[in-house]
Amino acid sequence: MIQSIDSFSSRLIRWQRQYGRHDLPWQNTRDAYRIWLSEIMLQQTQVATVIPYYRRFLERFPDVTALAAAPIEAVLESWAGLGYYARARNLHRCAQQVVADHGGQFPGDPRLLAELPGIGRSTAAAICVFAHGVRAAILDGNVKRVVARCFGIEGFPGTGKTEKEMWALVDSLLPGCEVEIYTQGLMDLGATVCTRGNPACAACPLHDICVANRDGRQAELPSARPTRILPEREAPVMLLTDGHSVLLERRPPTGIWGGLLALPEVVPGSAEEFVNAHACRLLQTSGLPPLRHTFSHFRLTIQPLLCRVERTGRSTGEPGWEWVAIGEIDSVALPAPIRRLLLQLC
DNA sequence: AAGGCGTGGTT
DNA sequence: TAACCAAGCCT
Repeated sequence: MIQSIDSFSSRLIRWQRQYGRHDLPWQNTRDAYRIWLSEIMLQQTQVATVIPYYRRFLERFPDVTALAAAPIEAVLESWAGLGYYARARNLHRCAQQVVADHGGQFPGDPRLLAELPGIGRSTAAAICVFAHGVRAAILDGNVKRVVARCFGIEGFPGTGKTEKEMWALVDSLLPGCEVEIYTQGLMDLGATVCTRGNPACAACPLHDICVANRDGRQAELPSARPTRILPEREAPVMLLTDGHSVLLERRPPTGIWGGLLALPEVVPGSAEEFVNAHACRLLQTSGLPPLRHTFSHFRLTIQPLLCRVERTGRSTGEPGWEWVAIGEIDSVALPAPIRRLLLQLC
C-alpha cells in the first residue's frame, strides 16, 4: 500500500507532463478570478460545454469587480443554458463578498474560500492549487473514479461513508510538491484514460498498481448509483404573443430555473382570464405539440397553449412580467427547452 | 444524510 | 429509446 501511494503521484505527474491537457482556456494563468469562474462552471458540466460560456462570460465580466457590480439578471443572461442556476446566483453573491469582505482578492486559504457561496471543499482546493500552488486535495467525479478503481474502494461515492473514505485517501496521496501538475493530472487521467465506460487501461500510468485492472473490475468500480425512477410532471404553459413579442414571467429565485424568465404556467382552462389580466384581447388559441424535458430528478412534459392576442393597453409594468421581442430571445435568460421552443416560432 | 438542482453527450 | 452521468454544492 505504501509503495502504491508513493508511486501513485509520481506516475501521475510524469504522465501528465507528457499526455495531459495544457491549453484549456483557464490554464496558464494565476488569475484567481478566471480559475474560480472555470471551476464553478465545470461543476457537473463537461469541458466542451463550458468553453464557449466561459469565453463569453469573461468578455462581459472581465474581473470580480465588474461581476460584483452587475445586476443578477445580467449574470443569469450569460449563464442561461448551462444549467444548475444556483451556481450563477452563488457566483454573483461570492463576487460581492470577495469585493466587500476581501478587498477584491480571493482568499488563498482553502478553508476561507470554502466559506464563500458556491465553493465547497473540492472547488476551494482546486482554486488554491491552480491560483496559488497551495497543497490541497480535490475530490471530484474524475478523482472518485480513479481512486475507486486504483485502490478498490467499494460503495457508491455519493454516500457520506464512501466519500469520507475517499477524502482521507486523496489527502494521503497528495505529493509534497508539484501539486498543480499532480491535480491536473488526476482530472485529465479521469477524463481521457480512466473513463467511465471502456477505460484505456493499456495507456494508464497506474495500470500495474490498479486493483480494478488487476481484478478485471473496471465496470464494477466505482459502484453505481442506486437506480431511481424519475417522477413525471406536467406543466401547462401559456405562449402569449402579438406576433412581435412574447410574454414571459420571472421565476422565483429558488427552485427549478430559479431567477430565469420562462413561459408562465397556467391552470388549464383559464386562458381567457389570463389574457384579459394582461391587457390583451384573445384572437386565437391553438395547442402546440408537447415538449419533453428531462431534469436530473424528474421528467417534465411542457404543454404549450399558443394564444395569439392583440395588446389593448400598455402592460402594467408589474415586476416579474416582461414582453420580449422574438428577435431578443437570444439575449435573455431562458431555460434551454423554452429557448428552443421560442426559436422554432420564427 | 439524502435529495434538489440542468443540460447535453455517450452508450 | 432510455439510462447514465459529468471539474459538486446547498439544505
